[in-house]
Amino acid sequence: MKSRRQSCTDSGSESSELDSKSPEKYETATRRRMAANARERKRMQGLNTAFDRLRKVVPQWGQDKKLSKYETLQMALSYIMALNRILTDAKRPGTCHRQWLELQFDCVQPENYPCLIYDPAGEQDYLHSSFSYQLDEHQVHT
DNA sequence: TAGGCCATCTGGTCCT
DNA sequence: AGGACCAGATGGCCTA
Repeated sequence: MKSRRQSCTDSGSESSELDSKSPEKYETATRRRMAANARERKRMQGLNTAFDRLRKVVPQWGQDKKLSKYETLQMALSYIMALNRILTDAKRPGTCHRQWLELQFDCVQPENYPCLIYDPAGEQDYLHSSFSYQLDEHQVHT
C-alpha cells in the first residue's frame, strides 16, 4: 500500500540535530531510520496477516462487514471459551451423545458472543459463567 | 461532519 | 550497533 505520510517521513526526523554534524552521520541516521521504518511496516504487515488468518477461523454469522482488530480478538476469546465449555461439559459424567450435541449447538450461537451484541456488563457475567477459571484483571480489557 | 478504524512514522526500551 | 517490540502521534478513508 502507498505510504500515507510520505510528506513528513522516510527522510528521517533525527536530521535536525544531525544537520549541523557530519554529512556521514546524517546519512547513516537517515539510512537507519528508513530501514527501521521498513522493518516496522513489515512487522505490522505480519501482524495484519495474523489477524486475517484469525478472522477466517472465527465465527462471523453473516456480518457483511469485516471484523475490526479489536472485535476479532474479542470474538476469538469468546469462541475459545465456548469451545472450552463444550469440552468441559462433555467430560461431565452422565452426558449422553445427544445432550452433548445439543450443548455444542447451544454454545456456538451468536448470542453467546458478546462482541456481536456488545454489552460490557454482560460480558463480565459471560466470562465468569462460561469459563472454568477466573480471568486475571489484565486479561480482560473492556 | 464527526467518529471509528487503520497505516505509517517515530522515539524509547530491551535484547542479542 | 542494530533489530524487535511497543505506544503515541498523525493523517487518510469510510460511514452514519
